[in-house]
Amino acid sequence: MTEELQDRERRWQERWRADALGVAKAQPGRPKFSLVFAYPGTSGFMHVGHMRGYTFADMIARYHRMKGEEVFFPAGTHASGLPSVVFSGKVAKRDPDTIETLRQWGADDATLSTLEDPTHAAHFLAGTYWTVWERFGLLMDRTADVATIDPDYQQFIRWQFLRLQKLGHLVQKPYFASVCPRSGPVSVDPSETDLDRGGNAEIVTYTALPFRLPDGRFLLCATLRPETVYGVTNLWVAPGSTLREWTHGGRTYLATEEGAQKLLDQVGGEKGGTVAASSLVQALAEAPLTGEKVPVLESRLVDPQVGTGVVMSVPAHAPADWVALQEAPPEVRDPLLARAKVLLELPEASLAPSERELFKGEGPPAARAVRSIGVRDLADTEKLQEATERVYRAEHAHGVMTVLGHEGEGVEKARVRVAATATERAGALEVREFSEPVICRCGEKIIIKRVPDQWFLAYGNPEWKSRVKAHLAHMKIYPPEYAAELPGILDWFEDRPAVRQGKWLGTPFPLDTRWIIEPIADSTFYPAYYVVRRFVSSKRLSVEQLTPEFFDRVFAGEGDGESSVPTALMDEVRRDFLYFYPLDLNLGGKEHKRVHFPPFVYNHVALLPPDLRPKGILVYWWITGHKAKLSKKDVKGGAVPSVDRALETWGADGMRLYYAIASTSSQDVEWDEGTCARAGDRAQEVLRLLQSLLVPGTSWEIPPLDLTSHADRWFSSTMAQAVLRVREAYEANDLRGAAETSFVEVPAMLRKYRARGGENAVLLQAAGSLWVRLVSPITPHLAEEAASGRAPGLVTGAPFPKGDELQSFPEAVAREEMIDRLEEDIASLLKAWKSPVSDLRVFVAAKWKGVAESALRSALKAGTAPDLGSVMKALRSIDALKPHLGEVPAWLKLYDLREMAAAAAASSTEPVPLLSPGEELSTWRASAPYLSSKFGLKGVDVHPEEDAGAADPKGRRHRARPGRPALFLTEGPSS
RNA sequence: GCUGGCGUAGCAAAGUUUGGCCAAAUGCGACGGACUCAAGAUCCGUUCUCGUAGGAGUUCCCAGGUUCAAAUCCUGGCGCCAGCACCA
Repeated sequence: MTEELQDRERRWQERWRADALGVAKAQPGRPKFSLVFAYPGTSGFMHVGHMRGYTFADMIARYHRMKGEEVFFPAGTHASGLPSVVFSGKVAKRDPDTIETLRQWGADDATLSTLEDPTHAAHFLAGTYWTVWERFGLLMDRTADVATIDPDYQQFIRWQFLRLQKLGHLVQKPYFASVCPRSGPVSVDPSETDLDRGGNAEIVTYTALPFRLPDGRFLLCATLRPETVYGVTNLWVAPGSTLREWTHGGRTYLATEEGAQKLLDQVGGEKGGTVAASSLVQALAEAPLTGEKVPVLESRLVDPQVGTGVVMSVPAHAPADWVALQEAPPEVRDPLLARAKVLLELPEASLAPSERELFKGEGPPAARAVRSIGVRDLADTEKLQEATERVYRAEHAHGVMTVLGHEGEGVEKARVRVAATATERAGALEVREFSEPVICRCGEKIIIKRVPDQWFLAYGNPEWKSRVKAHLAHMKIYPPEYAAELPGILDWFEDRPAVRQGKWLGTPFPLDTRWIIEPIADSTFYPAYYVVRRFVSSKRLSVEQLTPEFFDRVFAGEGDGESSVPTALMDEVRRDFLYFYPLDLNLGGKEHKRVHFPPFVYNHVALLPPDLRPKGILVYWWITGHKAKLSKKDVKGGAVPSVDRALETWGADGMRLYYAIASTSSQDVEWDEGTCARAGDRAQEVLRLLQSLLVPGTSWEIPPLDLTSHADRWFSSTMAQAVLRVREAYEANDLRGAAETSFVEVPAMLRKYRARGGENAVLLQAAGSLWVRLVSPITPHLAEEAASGRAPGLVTGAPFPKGDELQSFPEAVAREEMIDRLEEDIASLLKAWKSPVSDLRVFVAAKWKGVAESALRSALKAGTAPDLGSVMKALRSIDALKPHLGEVPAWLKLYDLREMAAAAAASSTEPVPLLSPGEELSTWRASAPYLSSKFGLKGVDVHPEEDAGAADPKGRRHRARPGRPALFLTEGPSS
């Protein structure tokens, strides 16, 4: 698209800013609407996918603004945590991609060097976000803009945590954190901002079982299946490996070097001397719980890195142990195999067919699986892996224990019980490990470390949780599927670490400043802070004045407040807060369903009384690349356009319409340039149409119109309905519905009106006045452009139509439906008719049929079952029908009585009002020219059924029903 | 694995909560036509199959079931997507 389009959009954006339309003012007595979107983290540059949710928020805000509400729509940026640190690191390394994009944003060398500082980088990125938002036409209150690393925001967070502590929502307990030995705590997640690889790793918990050696030391075996301790035949160590002593709680244990290190990190204790694993071979170790003595053997099966590097062998249930034993010499193997105990049953009925196949044959489960999968030896790792996983899964899901003391118990339950018993009686320990290696960006291997005094937000606290659940019932949550899902999410919600130690941005924890508040925890109650921030940015409050006492007074209405702030000012801030709160809507992407939204509600519930708690949440889904989340690579690779190119090509309005119309907000939409281009074209078409409707002097007030023609009355009615539908859609945050009605249906109605010969200039102008306001929330620039110079003031500030501006004429709607039905009938006939058709004769139902149909309807309504006998009886009793009783049975066959009865019972609304035969006749006569031109007929003539003079060789006229005339086609060359 | 979501015509997407006016809206694409020097612009029409009378047949992932009636409710299966913990 052209430069002109961009200039035009920019011009309107400047105009809105100049008029401060986005800046909210507390106006007691006037309804308000406060909304936020989950502020973006300052991690990089925005792409077209991000903008979907933000424009949704803007569309909703604009609708409410036009409804006459005082809209508070602030935004900030989330700079806490590692993203900005990583970003500035890329700048420091002069990462080519990053530098290139920064150059496009106009960064010179001097700016680049300042961006090596994470704080500067965060603010710089925030600036680019605002630029993009404004270029997309978002109308927000920038006077409230704040970054989470700003000193005033940090004052606010300090207060929040002191308050949470006072309310008893913070607890201290041990925690196992993922830590890089060099860089400090890191987050292990697939986005891998901190990591080189291993982002998908999960933490698995092993039970470490101590086996007593004759010398009093313990060999520590790590296992994921502690319940199989009852079937241990031997222990495995890696050939040639070295074991390290580790002492803890007065005992000396042996594990590999890596294993001992894990124990040190996670449990404590001390490391001691080394022992060659080979020196233990053939030693007998005493198993915990059972007291059985089992030999230590070497096998290449063991990886010294995994677990404790010592493995217990359960050949009956572990395919790897079974295979490993086969490799041992017969004199070692056979006695051990003889001791391999089967510990559980797999009831045939509970197994899936594939599992039955797996366990076919004889012998212990592990042996069967090895056989049916065809594992050759320990080197056959792929198949061995498969066998292990499948046995593990099947036994976990279906296994029933047969071991003494656990008979009949499910494996899942037995596992937990055995582990607990072993811990209690035999001193078993827990060892945590990643399911795959996790490597830090700095190259170090990430470890799991016990933090003994971690602070948590007590989200698992049942009392707090139940208050949150109770509040959810008062919220409007979109889409409803998420509302249904939320209670389940809360059930699963546990205490969350609230602070961390690391080199990232954030607020020092007020109770212990060695800690920094964790990034999710510092972004839960922030919508409240936007209110205060406006006073800070206008310099009416200083950072030093934002003391806990100040916030207690402003947010909780408690205490005298901060002594350095004038009471009147504090009252003003408090008044603003009470005006703009509660928050009406919080929008966020689907990734927030389990991350941001639950803590958001938790914190509001903790800090505010019921009437100030949030009223709504809207979750939106993403724009995706090829079935995957959009990434920077997609933008780089050209699979998705950059923000600049998108705006150049389709304009802000084109993009906004695309976002709204491409799919429901609660569904991912795969990026498709074609769809986007069509949205842009459609926007242009709507602009053209609007410009043709709106003439100078158009008013927002629609004067009463004198509408007499059918087309006018129909168009007026249908336009009024469209307004109502759009309103309803916006009220339900159904942006797609609103877009569809206002951008697809309304133009279609307009086309139809014009095709019907509609040309009432006053009506068209009124329709334009309404329509331009309907489209304004979605495509605001276009709306302004269309109304510019033709209507008073900005559309953005104009009142949103209510739906009562245009008069509705039910009979005109009914008549139009009647015509549509006739068109369908004619089309259907013509379709089946192969030879040329010249004329159409229309027979309007005889007068008595109208009487009869009314009677029929009421007869069906009164009785439930369509009983032909009683219907006839009712009809017979009507005087007007007496002369036609002979024709009644044939007429009655035209109706599907059963269907009519069901329809009448189901709908409370009156059936379409019947027109009198005279009215019907005139309707058809008036439509005749339209119909003949539409279907290319030479002539269309209309007769009453009673008109004996009209030729009707096939006797079609009897088919006529009120509102649905009989048709007779004449063969002949068409015109 | 656990939790949640989804599966509708060539494609996208309504409809499913509250079974029946559902051969299934709407948009795109395709095809035909009109207008044009020409169109990627606009307008009209067709787009599951059959039909010389306004209708019939077969469809809404698959297989069963409930019902007078199922895209819609129930059971089972298959397939796809997301989240799974400190990452906003």
